[in-house]
Amino acid sequence: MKNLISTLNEFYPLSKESLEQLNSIFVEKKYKKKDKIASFGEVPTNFFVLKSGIVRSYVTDEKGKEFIRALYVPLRAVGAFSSLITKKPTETVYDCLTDCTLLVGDFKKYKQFAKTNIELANLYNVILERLFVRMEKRIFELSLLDAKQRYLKLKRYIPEIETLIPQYHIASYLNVTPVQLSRIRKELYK
Amino acid sequence: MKNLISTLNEFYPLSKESLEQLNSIFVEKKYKKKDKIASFGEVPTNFFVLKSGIVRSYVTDEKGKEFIRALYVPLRAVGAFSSLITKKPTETVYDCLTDCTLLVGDFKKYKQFAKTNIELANLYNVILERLFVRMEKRIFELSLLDAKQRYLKLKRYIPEIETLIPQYHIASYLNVTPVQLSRIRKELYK
DNA sequence: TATAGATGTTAACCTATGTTAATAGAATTG
DNA sequence: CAATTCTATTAACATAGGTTAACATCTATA
Repeated sequence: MKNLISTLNEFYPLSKESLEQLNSIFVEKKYKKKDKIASFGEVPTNFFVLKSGIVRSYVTDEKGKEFIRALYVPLRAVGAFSSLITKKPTETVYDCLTDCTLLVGDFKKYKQFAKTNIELANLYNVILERLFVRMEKRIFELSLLDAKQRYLKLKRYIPEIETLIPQYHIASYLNVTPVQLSRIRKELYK
Repeated sequence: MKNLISTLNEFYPLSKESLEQLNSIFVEKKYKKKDKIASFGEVPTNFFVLKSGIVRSYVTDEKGKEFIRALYVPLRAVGAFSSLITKKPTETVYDCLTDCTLLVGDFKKYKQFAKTNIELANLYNVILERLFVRMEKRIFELSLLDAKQRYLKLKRYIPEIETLIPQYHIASYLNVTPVQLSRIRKELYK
């Protein structure tokens, strides 16, 4: 329990009762590298809090090429929120880039509790707010910065990134080809 | 009152009491083309619901060049939410591209009510959820589509857009120069 | 209505990034 | 440890989109 409590209190302090309700919908679970936590075309039912490891989200084009849209580090809320919200099948896949430990939450039960438990409604607000702020930053990044600046920004955000995941995943997150990332690195470190 | 009620019930049905609380924090207000509803560097205190007209948000680079990041049409929630949430000065400016009517809401009072009124907490959830879904779509758009496809998508979203705002604003929203948009249009309509 | 400013188009040229393919070293597995 | 597969680099070439500038309309207002 300790772990769940300390993890979630990072977001929003909760009463005992709320924590008990959370307990009833969250389960801690270990995943292996490459395990999917949300698959293409499914209507997801869970959301997650990442305890350790790195998770990515990506979409796939007609030719099967993958585009990583987000990288998640510990304590971030993870999940196909757009699909949880709209109840439509997700086009975004979420999987583990390393072995991971996640808190798995039942979204429907959560929303059920949030209807009457205002602490949980407000915790959900806080999570959505954080996701929102992060997303807005990502939009600025993608539209205002060139690939070199996006690369430097990612390295500031996760300095160990290059030891954690292969370069072609980083390139995909930056929205460039591995070839272009290689050029950028050459230019930077020459 | 009718107007406020019908506008907000588009989002989430509310009890009389909640509507009264909302009434106490919302004011309907008319704005002229070019009026700002959130200015660079200020910590905003209001959020808005657009009743009529078109609002844009934009950021400015070191050289003073403007980048439109979002366009808002009637019934959308508008505001510098990232700054409202983080309480940090906004780098995004919001202004009216046409004469507009907006519901102006006091964010702090709203949050105050939402602490104890679960309907308002849940309405805020719904607003954040919608903003989130819209934002995620925008990220896919900016990173997966080329300028021509983004242009076609915008025209599907707001078919009258070309009669409402000048082409260079459209180009800015699409993240290309007016020159490039002109090329795209030539190519499409030849 | 004459003039200045705002808007859109086009051309010429430049740059960032994509595509493909060859190569080589690193990592994984039989 | 040999063979295979993965990953990163590099080169050659192609393309989308940026920059600048000239020009043509259009619009507003003095």
